[in-house]
Amino acid sequence: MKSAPLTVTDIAREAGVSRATVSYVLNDRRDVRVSEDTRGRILETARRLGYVGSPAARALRSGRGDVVLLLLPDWDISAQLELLLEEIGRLVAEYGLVCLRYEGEHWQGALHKLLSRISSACVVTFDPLHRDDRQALDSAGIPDISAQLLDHPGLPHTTALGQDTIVSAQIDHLLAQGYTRLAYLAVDEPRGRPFTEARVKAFHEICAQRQVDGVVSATVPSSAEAISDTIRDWTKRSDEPLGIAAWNDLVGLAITSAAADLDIAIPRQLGVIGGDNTRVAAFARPPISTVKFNLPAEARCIAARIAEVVGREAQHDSSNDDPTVEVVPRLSTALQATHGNDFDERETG
Amino acid sequence: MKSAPLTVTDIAREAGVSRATVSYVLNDRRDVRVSEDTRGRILETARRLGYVGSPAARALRSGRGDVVLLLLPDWDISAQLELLLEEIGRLVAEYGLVCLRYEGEHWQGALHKLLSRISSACVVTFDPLHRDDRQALDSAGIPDISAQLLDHPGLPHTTALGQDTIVSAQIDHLLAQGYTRLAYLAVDEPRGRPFTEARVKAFHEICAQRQVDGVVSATVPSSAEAISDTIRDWTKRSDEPLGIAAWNDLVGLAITSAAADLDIAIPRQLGVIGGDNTRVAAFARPPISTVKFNLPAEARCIAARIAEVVGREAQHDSSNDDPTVEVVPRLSTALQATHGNDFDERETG
DNA sequence: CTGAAAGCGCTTACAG
DNA sequence: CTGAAAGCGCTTACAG
Repeated sequence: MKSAPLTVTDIAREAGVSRATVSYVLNDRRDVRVSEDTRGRILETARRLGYVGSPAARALRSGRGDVVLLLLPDWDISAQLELLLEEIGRLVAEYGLVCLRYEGEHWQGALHKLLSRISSACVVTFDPLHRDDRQALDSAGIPDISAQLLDHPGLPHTTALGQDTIVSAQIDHLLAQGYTRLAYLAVDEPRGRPFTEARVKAFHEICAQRQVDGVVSATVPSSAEAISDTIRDWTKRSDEPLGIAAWNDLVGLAITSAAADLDIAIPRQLGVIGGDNTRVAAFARPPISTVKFNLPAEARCIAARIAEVVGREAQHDSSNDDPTVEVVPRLSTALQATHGNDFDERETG
Repeated sequence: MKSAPLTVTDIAREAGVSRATVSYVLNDRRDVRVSEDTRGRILETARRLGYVGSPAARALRSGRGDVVLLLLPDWDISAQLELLLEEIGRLVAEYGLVCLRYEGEHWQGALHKLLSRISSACVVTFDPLHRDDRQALDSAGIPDISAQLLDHPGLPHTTALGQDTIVSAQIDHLLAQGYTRLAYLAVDEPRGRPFTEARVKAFHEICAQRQVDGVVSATVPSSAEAISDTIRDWTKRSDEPLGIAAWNDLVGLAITSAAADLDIAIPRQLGVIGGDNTRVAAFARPPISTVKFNLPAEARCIAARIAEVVGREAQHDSSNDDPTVEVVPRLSTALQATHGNDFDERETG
């Protein structure tokens, strides 16, 4: 037998109090005095009966939902971004909010459809907003916070972690290891294009600053063949060791595979550094150097802005003074190393 | 100047009709007759003013939300599962529903917190439900559909794709290629444990059915070292070629890396097949054979059950007659091949 | 075909 | 400290 869901009225009746009191207790409204005795009885009753409040009624009355809607970008979520999202979820849970992700069908330009289906406290975006979507948010009165890890023309990135930061870590590592010729290799995936473009651009700018000569870059189809062709082309130009910064660890893997096929020695003739600290880099042979981000700091920063926007006091220090990017050195760039002992090839955690 | 969000009343006034009519048109209620003229005027007005309906009011009144809440499992989402989820999202969008994902904080045992924060039409689970969570769903009157790709003791998998299906595809491929000794290698990740256990179990059962001798399996820490040790141990036992079914492509990569270090020839002495058709397998050297799933068929099946549960007519044929698992053969298992020509090493799409 | 009215389950000022 | 009452913005029977 299926009965209608319980309401505050049921709990109030069962506990022998008014609906208002039930609401105060269930929302932990500490500014309203309720005797410990009554409070306990209400909580016990709600638990015993299995009360689940109506989010719709709550949102309608209070004028705001409890969902933080993460509008995931069209580009592939790296393992690193995944960690960022999980951490944000953990932090905002302390404000009684729940993070939900929307992914898949490109919502761009049709955000109003989403907003009319789910009552959100705020929305987090990772890409610049379409004009219509901006308007939809304004009409619905839903605040948005933008977590752009990518510098768009005219739009500064809004978190501390820019594409240039990642690229410069790669470059500086390769230079420090003794590679004098540098290259950047990205793969052409429609979803990741804005990112790859930003990184290639940053690569050339930073190399210019560092006064590196013979700098090349390429954006090729995501196939082993195309990557192999590029490596062959780059390495036959000179005998000096070439250091390649790869778009991500997967491209790094493809580069080491191509080098093996072409009999190019890593790290002596070719150095490779990947981009997102996945286990692919650790499991490849040779193990591939990569870049690790400091996401907890980023997450705190974003969570603090969510708290601000929904009118809560941030509970964590959101000052962001830790280094945001760190190189994980491995054999693939150990040009000067004696014999690998300097490099920790094991992963912790 | 910030104005309050528009309501149906505003649209009704502006379009010169009643609120009821606005509601009928906006919900595309074809069972209620509204003149084309009026319909057009209302739609135009809503669009022009940028009306975004209140999901809370809608849900409260209609008694049901429009969100399909995907409760993602604690194990890592493979690239394949990602495709499944995207396809489900696409399909249910046709019923006016929107798929949202909850991930991160283990919600197990505290589902009532989620349910009291977001008004859902239904919930999709990938793991067996905790007792308290089952009760929370019942109390809230929210239907759930279970998409268990894993056979739990006493709980049959609810989609056509079982762990045993994947493992038997791996085994049959290795046997067909001429490997007579077989092994299964899984890594011990807390989040994936139920899956690895199910696969190891299936591996032994299916090998017994196929009357394969000298079958071994291991579940080792997820480190290059542990995997390498295991490979060394297994290969020194006999000279007959050993075929290894790997838990996933990443483990496949680690196995090929270990073989390179140990001077074990692939595919002659050692054959390797991965598990989830990622690009890691395509980019490794040698390229690694892997297994591909037929997710669109699974997605249709799940979407049809969602439609049923929320009282909509399924729009797509959900009969599931396509093969659900397919091996992608590559060099890593080409024991009998002359020279690679038989194997397509390029990825399409 | 259109409109007036009820009511979904909460939260929150306000009066005791 | 507690209770009666208003009202959030919709949808939907029902009466015209």
